[in-house]
Amino acid sequence: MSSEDRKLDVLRAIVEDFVSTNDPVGSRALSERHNLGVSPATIRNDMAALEEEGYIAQPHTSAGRVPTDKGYRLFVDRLSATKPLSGAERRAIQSFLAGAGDLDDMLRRTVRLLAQLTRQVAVVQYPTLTRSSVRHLEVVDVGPRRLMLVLITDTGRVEQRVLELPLAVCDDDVNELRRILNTHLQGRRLADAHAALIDLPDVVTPALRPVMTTIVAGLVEALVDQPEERVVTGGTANLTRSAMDFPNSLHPVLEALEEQVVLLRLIGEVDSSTVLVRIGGENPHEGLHSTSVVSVGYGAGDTALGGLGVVGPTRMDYAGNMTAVRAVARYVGQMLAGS
Amino acid sequence: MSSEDRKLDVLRAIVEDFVSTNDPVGSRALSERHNLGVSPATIRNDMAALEEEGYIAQPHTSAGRVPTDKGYRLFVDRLSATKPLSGAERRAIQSFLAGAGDLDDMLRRTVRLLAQLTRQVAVVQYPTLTRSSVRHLEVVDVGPRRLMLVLITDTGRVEQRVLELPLAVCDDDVNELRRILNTHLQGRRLADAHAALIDLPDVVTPALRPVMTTIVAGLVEALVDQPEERVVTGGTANLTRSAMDFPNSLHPVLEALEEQVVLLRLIGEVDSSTVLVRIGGENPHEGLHSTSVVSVGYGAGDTALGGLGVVGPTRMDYAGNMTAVRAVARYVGQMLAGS
DNA sequence: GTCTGGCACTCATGGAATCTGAGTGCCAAT
DNA sequence: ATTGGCACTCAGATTCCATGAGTGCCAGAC
Repeated sequence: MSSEDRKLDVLRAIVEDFVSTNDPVGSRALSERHNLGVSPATIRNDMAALEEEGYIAQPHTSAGRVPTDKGYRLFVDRLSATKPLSGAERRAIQSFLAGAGDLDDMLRRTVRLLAQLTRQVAVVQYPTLTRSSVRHLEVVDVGPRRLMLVLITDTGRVEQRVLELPLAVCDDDVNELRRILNTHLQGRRLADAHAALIDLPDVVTPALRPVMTTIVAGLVEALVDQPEERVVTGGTANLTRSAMDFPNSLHPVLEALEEQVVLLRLIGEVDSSTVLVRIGGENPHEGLHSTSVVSVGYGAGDTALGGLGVVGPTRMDYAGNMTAVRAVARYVGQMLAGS
Repeated sequence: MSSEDRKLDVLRAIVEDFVSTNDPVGSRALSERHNLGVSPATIRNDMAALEEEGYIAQPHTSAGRVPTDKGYRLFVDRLSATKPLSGAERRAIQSFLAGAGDLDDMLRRTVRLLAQLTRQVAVVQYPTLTRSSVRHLEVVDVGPRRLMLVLITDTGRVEQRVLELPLAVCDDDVNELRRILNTHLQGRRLADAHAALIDLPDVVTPALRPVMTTIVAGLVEALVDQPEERVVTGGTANLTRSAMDFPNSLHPVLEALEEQVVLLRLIGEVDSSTVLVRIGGENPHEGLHSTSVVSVGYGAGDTALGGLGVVGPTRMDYAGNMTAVRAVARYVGQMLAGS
């Protein structure tokens, strides 16, 4: 084993010890708990080098070392072994998700499960509209010159939108609108719906044209221009467990977790194959600079329908969280495919 | 002014000072900041009496007094003046809620608004199903022997449920089912739906009878037996502002706030006329024993459709929060009535 | 060249001792 | 019933000190 390799072993040991004890780790403790085969003095030299290179740091002169963001990054990229799920965890996942009814229910369960498995804050995104397709589009008359459109996607999402109409419509009109919308949109992917939508005003009777134009405008806005993304979070209480890891109090973290936009940027930009880890300062949002985010896309097949992940202190069990997140995502994908 | 009256004045002053400064308040400070017209020594006598009666307490021997739950209770019941909304607040409410689209959007805005106005955690319940009526019931074929029922209520709520059918149905069947369900249920209050539902299997053709039976069973379960209640929360980050008020850390509070069931018991059992205040130990849930909850029902007219409120430390601005909660509930009621 | 034991140095942490002042309760006087 | 005076209490801040974990560096061993 070259001395370079041992340096990395030392870094790995530091990360593991620090994650589990939350105490800065010194050379002596290191040589005792891991059999690296060298004396503390040698470890000290390695540590000096690691510090020089920016992988670890000392809170103060007479303290042990603590991994830096950069250190965690190296750990995650090259040092952490993938941790297999325990049988209990595997069973927990299945029994948790098996009983799910509709999509809402399933995602609620998912977020709970993920929070429980990782003991972190869990975040789950609803299947994104743009990559879903139309299963049914319902038109309901709701009061004078108002229609409610209810979109049901193949992933089970149900989205509503109320439109103000330029003129009143009767029941027959509503039925006609529903029929036309469904014939032209059913099965279509929402990303491609635009093309189909713009032609619709022309296929209805002239009397209905203004109404259809309004509907099309509403749909285009809701589905294409600014498709509504949804996220659910859970397990916020887990943050207090690691309160000591957030020097500036939980405030900025909790604030960030309330912003849908922030959450979407965290877990929405992932593909379904690889787990993405963002460590400390790598996070786009200021308030999350003392947290790490582990996320992955889920989906039935190759394209990611949405993302899910966990948010916790940088001092987290990366290996464990990565496998948990990956496993849950796979199950969610299966559930969606099977429905 | 009788000495009894003055004692209450002293209590009021203690509560007000403690709420605004978070320091135990002593006799000297009291006589300086409020002109009670008596000397500190006299105030001390009153304080001794108040403590004797359990309205205030001393954190330790040489400290000032702090209101007890019982003290806050008396304050809320008899001493707090109703605080009028400021113009800015009034405007904030209107502009916040005016732009709301559908129900989801409106309640999201409401919770945000309430959290912002009170700087506490806000909780808003969706209009309860049992007191809403059916606007439309949609039946959608979703894969082999599965139907999705989508209920739209007069309050704008959209609820879905997927049912497994005993046998396959064709499009015509689905249309027929939809027609029958709507003719019999539209406009009906969900609380009364049971009676109408049980007759339905008899009015369809024998072939469809088993399917209709399944649907009816599903609807009864979903709407009558265990009608799904929903709540939204917001402003959790506000808890950190008053972290010092929660000696046992925020953990139990955050946990309680994640439990829908707990939240429902907090804000769901209210009528729409009077604001309900639960102080400290009065709360049903253990984890909320160091918090107070201010809640009220909202509704279009006399019956409460749901509840909303705020959760914060017992050391809160009761008067302000009560008016804010009341005002927001009134606006929400108006919005619902006007849609 | 690499590793190791030895040693002086640093400094956070925790405990003991001390000081200060806010606040109280009680009492005698008004 | 109210008030001023006074002795008493005690949390919190301040200081001082001892402890020990941990480091960096160096000279010698492998």
